[in-house]
Amino acid sequence: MTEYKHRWVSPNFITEIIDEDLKAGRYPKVVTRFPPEPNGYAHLGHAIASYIDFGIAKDYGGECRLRMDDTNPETEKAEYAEALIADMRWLGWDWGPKVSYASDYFEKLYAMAERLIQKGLAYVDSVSPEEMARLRGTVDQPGTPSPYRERSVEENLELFRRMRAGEFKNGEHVLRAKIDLASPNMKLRDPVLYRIVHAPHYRTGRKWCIYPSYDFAQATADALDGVTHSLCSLEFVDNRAIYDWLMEHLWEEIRTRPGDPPRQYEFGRRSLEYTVVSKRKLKKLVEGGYVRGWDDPRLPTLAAQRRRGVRPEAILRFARQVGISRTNRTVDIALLEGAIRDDLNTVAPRVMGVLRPLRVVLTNLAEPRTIAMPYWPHDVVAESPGGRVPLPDGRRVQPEEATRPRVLSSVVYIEQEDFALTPPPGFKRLRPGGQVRLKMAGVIRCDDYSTDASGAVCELRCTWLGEEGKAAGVIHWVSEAEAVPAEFRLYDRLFTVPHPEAEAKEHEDEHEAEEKDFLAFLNPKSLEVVQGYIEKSVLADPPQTRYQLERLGYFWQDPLDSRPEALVFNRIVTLKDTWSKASEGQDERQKPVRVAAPAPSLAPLSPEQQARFEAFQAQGVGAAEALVLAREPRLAAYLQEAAAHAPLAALAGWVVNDLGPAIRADTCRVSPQGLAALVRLLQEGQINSRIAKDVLAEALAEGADPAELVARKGLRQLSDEATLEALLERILAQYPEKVAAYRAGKTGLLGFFVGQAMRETQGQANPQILQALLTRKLSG
RNA sequence: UGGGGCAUCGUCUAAUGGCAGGACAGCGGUCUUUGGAACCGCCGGUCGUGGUUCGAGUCCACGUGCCCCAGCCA
Repeated sequence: MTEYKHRWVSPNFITEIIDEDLKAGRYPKVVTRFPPEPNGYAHLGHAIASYIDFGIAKDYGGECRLRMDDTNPETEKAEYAEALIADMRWLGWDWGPKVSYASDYFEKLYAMAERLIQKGLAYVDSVSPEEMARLRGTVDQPGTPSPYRERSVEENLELFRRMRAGEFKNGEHVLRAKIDLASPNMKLRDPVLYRIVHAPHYRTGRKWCIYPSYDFAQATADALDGVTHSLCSLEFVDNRAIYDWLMEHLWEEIRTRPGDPPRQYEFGRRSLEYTVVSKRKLKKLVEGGYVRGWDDPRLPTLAAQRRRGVRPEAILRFARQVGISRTNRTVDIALLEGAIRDDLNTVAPRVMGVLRPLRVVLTNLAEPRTIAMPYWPHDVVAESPGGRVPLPDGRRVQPEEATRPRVLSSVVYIEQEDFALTPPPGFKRLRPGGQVRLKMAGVIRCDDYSTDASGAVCELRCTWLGEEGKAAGVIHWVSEAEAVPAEFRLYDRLFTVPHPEAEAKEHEDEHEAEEKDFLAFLNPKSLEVVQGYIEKSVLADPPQTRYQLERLGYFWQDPLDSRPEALVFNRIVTLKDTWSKASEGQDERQKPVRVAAPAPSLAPLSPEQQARFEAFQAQGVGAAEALVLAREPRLAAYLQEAAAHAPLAALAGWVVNDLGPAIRADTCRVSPQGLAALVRLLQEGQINSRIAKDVLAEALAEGADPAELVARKGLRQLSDEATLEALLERILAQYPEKVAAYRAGKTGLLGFFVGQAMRETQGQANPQILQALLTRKLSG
């Protein structure tokens, strides 16, 4: 009985941790936060990150704060903060009564910095930036202490206060955490906590001339916001050590809620094919005039997507499908497009427009005909809740009332590509002498056509056959009597290649001189503007109505440029088009060619290692284990000790495979004697290897004696055939369809049956016997 | 190069050591007054090599590949 529970974010490595935390009572409730820096506009990457932060909070009935991470006055602006907030609101997130700002906490943060100084955990450094970089060392060279590292608490305090008072220029001093200059983690080499920046802040003005660094502000603001689970992207993994260090020293002073300090967890970033999101590149596109502004519908900014006509529901749907993992990924653009179509399919009324008009004269149509044309196709009507269906103005009516009048007059426009002089095979539209159906308006036959000076077809003369005629295809149309001219902006992917940045990098390496960058892969056809017609009914609708122009795609009026007397429509997304794909070449996705991996090259063994290797093998240890043991004296020593109480060959695998990591890390809490006792039980057949494995893992975690655990839990291998047979009978009877599938050839199910039996016996059944019994029963 | 992170269909994502599943894309079909939608089917994957185990995507070892860290950016 798996009850379906709606979740915003499907279970993942973070929710697993949250489940555990909640079970252990570490936090009263889940609080997350979404902390954008107001130095640019939100894009799809922000949307996905915010989805994780807000979605997880919703799933746990918790809260998610929206916090402006505004600690760098030189790059941040109120305009960005406002836009970010508007975008988050647009997505529908709820962050409670107020937005949180790191800058609101500056006073408290400053106090915390002083506390650190008082504890001797932070100092004012006064070397130049270049000198500091030099002293930090490199990835393989430890850093060296600055001459100012051992200043007294008093001196540090005084200097820091003078920093705040504005007595120094930019760069003269910084406040640093005193952690570890030799740490292999570069982030721990005395990270900067505060720096001097004489620049007005968009919120605090000139009140401050020192500003906290990311690491310091993030951790302390999380604590002040009552955050429990601080989620961020993977590049901050190394920074977690600073976060934990700060919590260790500051939590008790800064806490605003009961429970454990917050912890940071990282997830992989998501990028999108055929686009770029880095601020620098976006800026280059906008300022270089390659797009028409930050909200150019080809951009991945939320402002752009909104202007394009994408609904927040579609973005959310997309984010949900993209999911979360601990790997950076580039998502197939089809996923976004699919989410947009899915969202719009049931909400966009169908109307008709013609992008590239071809004039058609219906030679025999004496009188215009009026048609009540439905806004919705049969399937949307059928699935509509309550049997009612919306009008463009939002009113819900009976399906037969959801229509608007259309007129068919003697001159109509059809799409140029719906007529072909020499049609390709499979063409279901109009051709000379052929017939096609005008949707809801009868069949026409093409009797004649004229061409212009260039030889292009410019007019068709057709006979209207009404319902008498037959036609394979149905096309859309707009008649002259009801046609309103409109501009259509047809957007396509901004780049010609799915990974413009990676491509640019590759080319860079090949011919450095050319300095190719991502701009070289701009799609020249990413925007096509055409002048066509749309049926006049749209003039009566709310201007923000999203339509499906039948057979063309989803459109809406450009919110900035469209006016009733000069309509401008943006194409939000095309319809799926299996026809053009079939007739053109499809974009071939190549399977990556897997290069045969080179044979593993092992470091050669020293003579001593070689000797040990051979000695272990001689005692019956397998080659793979012997190799590990030969190289790692600690494991070998452990094994030797255990071998005093049980056969060495039987112990080797356990030492290497199960205890190896713990022994190496020096956290092994199972004694060699303890292991030996367990292995003896196994050898005597008292327990099976499954029990041994489970018990050993538990003993390792709890520091217990494994054999004692076996006794305490009363674990024993179950080898009695009659009992096991009865058990299997029951299981097989329970899954008749699986039995049938097995007999039909799905032999992988053997494992399933064994697994069921093992589960029912808490791992105590003898799997070898089970397997033998099963094979016999199932073949019979 | 020291440290850290990661690796499952073309793409994204699942699988207490026990049926490698779903979604998108693609292909084929049914249906359709949208070459749309819906429905059905097909195609297709555990980075490599060894090992442990009755059984490995999962555990162990050794490789390979990609990403992050040497800002007073975040």
